[in-house]
Amino acid sequence: MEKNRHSLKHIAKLSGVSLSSVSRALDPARSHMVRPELRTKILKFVNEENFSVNLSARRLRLNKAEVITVIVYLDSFKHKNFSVEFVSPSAGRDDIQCLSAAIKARHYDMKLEFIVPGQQLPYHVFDRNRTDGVIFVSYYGTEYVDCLEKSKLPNLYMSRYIDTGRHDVGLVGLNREPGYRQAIEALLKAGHRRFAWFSPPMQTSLRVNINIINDLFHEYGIFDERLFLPTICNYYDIQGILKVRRDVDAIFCSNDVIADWVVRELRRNGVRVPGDVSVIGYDNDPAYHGEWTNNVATIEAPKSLMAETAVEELLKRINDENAEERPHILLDTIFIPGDTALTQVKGD
Amino acid sequence: MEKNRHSLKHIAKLSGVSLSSVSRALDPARSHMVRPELRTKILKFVNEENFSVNLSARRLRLNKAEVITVIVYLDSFKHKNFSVEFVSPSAGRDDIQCLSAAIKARHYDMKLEFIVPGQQLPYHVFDRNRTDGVIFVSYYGTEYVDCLEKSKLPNLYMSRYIDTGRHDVGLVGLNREPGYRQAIEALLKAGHRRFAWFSPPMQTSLRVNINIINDLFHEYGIFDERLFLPTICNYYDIQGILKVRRDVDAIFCSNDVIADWVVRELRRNGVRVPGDVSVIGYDNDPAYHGEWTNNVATIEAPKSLMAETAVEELLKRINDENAEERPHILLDTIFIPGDTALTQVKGD
DNA sequence: CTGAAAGCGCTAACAA
DNA sequence: TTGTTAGCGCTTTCAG
Repeated sequence: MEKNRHSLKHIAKLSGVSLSSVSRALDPARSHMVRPELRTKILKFVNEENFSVNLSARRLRLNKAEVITVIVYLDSFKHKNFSVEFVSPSAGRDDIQCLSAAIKARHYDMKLEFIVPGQQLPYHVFDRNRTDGVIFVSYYGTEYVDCLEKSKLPNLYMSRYIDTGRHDVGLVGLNREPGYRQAIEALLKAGHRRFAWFSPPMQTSLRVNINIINDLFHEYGIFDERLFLPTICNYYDIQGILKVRRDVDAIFCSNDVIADWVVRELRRNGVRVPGDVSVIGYDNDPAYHGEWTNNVATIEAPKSLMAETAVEELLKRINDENAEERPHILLDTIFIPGDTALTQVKGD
Repeated sequence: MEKNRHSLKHIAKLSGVSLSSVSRALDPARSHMVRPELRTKILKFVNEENFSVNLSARRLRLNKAEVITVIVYLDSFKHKNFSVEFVSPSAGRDDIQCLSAAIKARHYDMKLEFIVPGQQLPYHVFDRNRTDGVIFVSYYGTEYVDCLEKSKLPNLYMSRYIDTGRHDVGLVGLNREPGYRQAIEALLKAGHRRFAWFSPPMQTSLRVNINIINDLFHEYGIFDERLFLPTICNYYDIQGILKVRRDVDAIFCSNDVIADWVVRELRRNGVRVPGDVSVIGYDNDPAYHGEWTNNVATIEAPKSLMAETAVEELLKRINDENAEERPHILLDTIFIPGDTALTQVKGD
């Protein structure tokens, strides 16, 4: 009795139809093949019995794992030039959460693998039998590309920081300029004149943001060498610099964590934010937005959209042999003024 | 041709044996049933062909999902009394990584679900068809317990902070006293006399640590009301307090992040750590240990062991109807002196 | 539009 | 110790 409770056969018996009708009724792609009234009746029993198809059976039959492997690079946080207080606690989980949601929405399972610096992934991770595709997150290495080519396993790199110029891999990345351009124009319009850049010394992942800001500052004629500071290694550097440099009215920071520190330090020094100085971060990090936060101005990286796009692109390649091998998709960033950037003309 | 490449049948044909022999040879639990020479021969082809069993088929046959669902509570980080700089970037991923490893070691898949504050998990998460058991991580709510009981889905709560007195749920937790006791005794022996406690105002998850320290400080006669400070809400509080209170020689902090801030601030003030003051954190957080870190003294919570224990206990219940319903396992913490606690008698 | 039936790859019961 | 075989639940083909 218990045995048959959860099978198409059982539902079929209850509804007085054949099991293939139940199968059809349950698959959105084939449900049109079944008479609406019949479908309604079947669904009634499906809900009553709390039935859902046996995934193992389905996957065996379809010869598909319905699994997307997400490979996350676990940065150690520990750097010579970058203190850990500049790493957001969201860092490790934001992308995973977005990908998890996107993958679930497509009825796939997410299989997580972690790349730890200096450690190799076992070969079986890329077994075609066990996964249909791979998404690398925040990883820039290519040591697995050969292996992926060999087993023809669709794959994709997704990252907020990856170099947009890379064409050696499939890529879902960010076009960071639009957000920065919007921000600069809004700030200029509101009367800002002395623009600063705060970031840790260049790492691969920051280089691009620094270059973009550098170019844009020059383009808009607001570059000032004394205010361009890719030298902020920790909170104490912020403390020190803000004590000395008071000739600033807009500070771009390489992420929201740093921006938040800057805001707090300025306010402790009696400087009004955004009244006297506007502070702009990067990432739209949930830890610094919403209640109990300073709600820093930021350049939004559309994380959910990135995850959805990555999954969608991967599925294209999974389901269609002829899909483009190496998609190269860049999503635009957007300026979000938050509560720490003045975008109205001062004095209005 | 390609079709049969990855099946027992194919390996069987290559090795000149029946497919059941291959099946047996590959299952550690049954491999003794096959002649060693035969097994060797079979394994040769298995490796050559890079074969691994089709999990869908296996799971269908065994009527098992071979999935453990890990439900992670996503704290929002944002509190009135607890600034985000006191949250480690390891927080969101440490447990997941340990559980992932433990689950993989048992040849199960990990399915991740996130509990977002104020949002309910869909019912199908607990479908017996799709998962064999559930581990809640850092979650204390019980709204799913009924649902789990109803579907007889084995489940367990695992957390470094959960109240050890809870017997309403299966539990893998921590016995935090041993580590603290070791630390206090070591520090006393090394000549420390003025002990302080730094933590944010009580949250559920901190209450236990505060109570333990409170009790132990009293037991050892080292409690000093002026130094017992569950009032540290952010870095600036640390800055302020360390400027005023210089009559301290050992500071216990509620986690390694706070301890690290204290160490840095003390050293900036010219106080030697551990020469003048010892600082002890909690968690053995990887972000504060090893190269490029202060390697703070800490009370180690054995995370890997916790994950392994949780998975093992859950599997006991999955595989044995008669296994204890609600295990109550507490693992001991251990004091790790690191580089910020003096455990040698001063002057030695 | 509906039903019957084949067969995906595997494990386990049974036979040899 | 090894081989044969039933059948897990599903999707899809084919026949009606």
